[in-house]
Amino acid sequence: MSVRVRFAPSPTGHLHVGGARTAIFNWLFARRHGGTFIIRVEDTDQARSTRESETMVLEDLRWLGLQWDEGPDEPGPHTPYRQSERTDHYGAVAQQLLASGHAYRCFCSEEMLEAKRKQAEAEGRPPHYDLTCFRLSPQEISAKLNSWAPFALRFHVPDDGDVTIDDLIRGEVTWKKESLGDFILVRSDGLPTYNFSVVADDHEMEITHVIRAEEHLTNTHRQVLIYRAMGWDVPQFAHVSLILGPDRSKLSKRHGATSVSQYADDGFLPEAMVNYLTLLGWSAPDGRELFTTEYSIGHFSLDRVNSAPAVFDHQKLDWLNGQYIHSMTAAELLPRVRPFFDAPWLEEGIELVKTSVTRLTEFHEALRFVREFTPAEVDRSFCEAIAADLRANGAPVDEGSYKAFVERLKTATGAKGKALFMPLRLALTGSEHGPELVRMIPLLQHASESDPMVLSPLQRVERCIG
RNA sequence: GGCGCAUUCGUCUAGGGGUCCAGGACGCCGCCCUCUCACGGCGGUAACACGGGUUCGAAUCCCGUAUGCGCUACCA
Repeated sequence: MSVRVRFAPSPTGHLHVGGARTAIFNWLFARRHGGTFIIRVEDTDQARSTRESETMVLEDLRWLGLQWDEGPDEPGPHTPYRQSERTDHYGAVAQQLLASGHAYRCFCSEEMLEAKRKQAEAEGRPPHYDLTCFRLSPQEISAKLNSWAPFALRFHVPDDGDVTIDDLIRGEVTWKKESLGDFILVRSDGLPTYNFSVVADDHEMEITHVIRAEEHLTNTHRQVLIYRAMGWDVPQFAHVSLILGPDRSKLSKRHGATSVSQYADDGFLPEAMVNYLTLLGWSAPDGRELFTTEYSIGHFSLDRVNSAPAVFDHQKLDWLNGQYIHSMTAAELLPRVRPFFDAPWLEEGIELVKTSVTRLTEFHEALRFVREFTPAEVDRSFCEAIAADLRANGAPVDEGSYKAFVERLKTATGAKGKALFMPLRLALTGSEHGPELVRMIPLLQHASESDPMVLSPLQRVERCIG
């Protein structure tokens, strides 16, 4: 049987990095096994879900470079892929559960339930449903029905409700039926709850492996019970641990950026993001930490996914992003940098400073010296020597002419080493720090020819002289 | 409270009974390279939560304790 996995985001905002990692693991697993990767939007929470959020989540996934085979915008054999549009699919299942006695109508109001819960808790009992409506006689039920009393559909936990699963990441996990109370399948407004729709959809979409966040682990108990009641095969489960903030609590907004779009805005490359997120929980068999998606697709397996939660480490992300930027060519980087900063001489500029940058947003600052020049205090005669040479020979435009330029300057000023290069750097950039002069001076010359905002080396030296 | 999951350097992790006085990566510190800043190279710092078992032998298996997290909703 071929692998079919799904990522099931609820559209309540931008894609969270935790969700992104879950999506990546699903995607890697599907690609590794030549399977199908499905996006299914879980929007049954009417109060919080929006179509705008769905669009954003899909955009975020696309930015990361994940492609799905079936989804809300990618028709497949199980269209639609939006739960709010699948209500008729759930009706039949609900009917069957009701008819087979696995579920019953519950007429209790939310207020009543709340009161019962509070009382149970006060008396030290588990806050489970008290079975009032389970015990209703057929006469009582038809009476309620005839009076148009609203009802929800509730699942009855059977006597043999103990469940054991063999989780692909955590091994055997067992629950006793006592830990569960009868739970809602269909709300009184007719919409299914998550635990119900997820089972109906996963079954109908022929999902073979459910790879999702750990917070769903205990829900699996309920879901397996529904599979059993319907006589359906149970898929394999793999529960991925949570991503934590520096204080080891679940990563949230107060820890800083949590949505992938924010990382895009902050100048991270999607390749680095995917690499980092993959590394957060999974490790390559040969221990490498920098890898392409081709590599991780070729080597991904769930038994190398760590079951312990992981702290999101911004420093390592920075390092990784820097590694990607350093190893890319200026031509490759060019279109990536443009949204953040642009200039006619950008490609040469990127080449000059890329090793000092860790995020795309930093190119602007790293290249600021090209357009902004503040003369520094430099020995006047030294500056005049530079100016004289530039006037006589023109500014260096490549490594060869730069070297010749430096040789002449050495002769003219008698300075060498630091005593030569420091005043030169200062005269041309106004700063004692910056990229290597051999490529910087030619850039300054080239940039001044194409960009009116840029002063040429000669103009700079002249300003130093005053 | 109940149930479940987790616990190796500050962080991400390797490790699935002896080859581990625990390996790699980020960070940090030092050295080298070097006109500076970076990059890069080299070296260093630093961990098996605790307590009992099982075993000739445990980071690795079992049981407790502690801590963290999750679920316990007509949220997903």
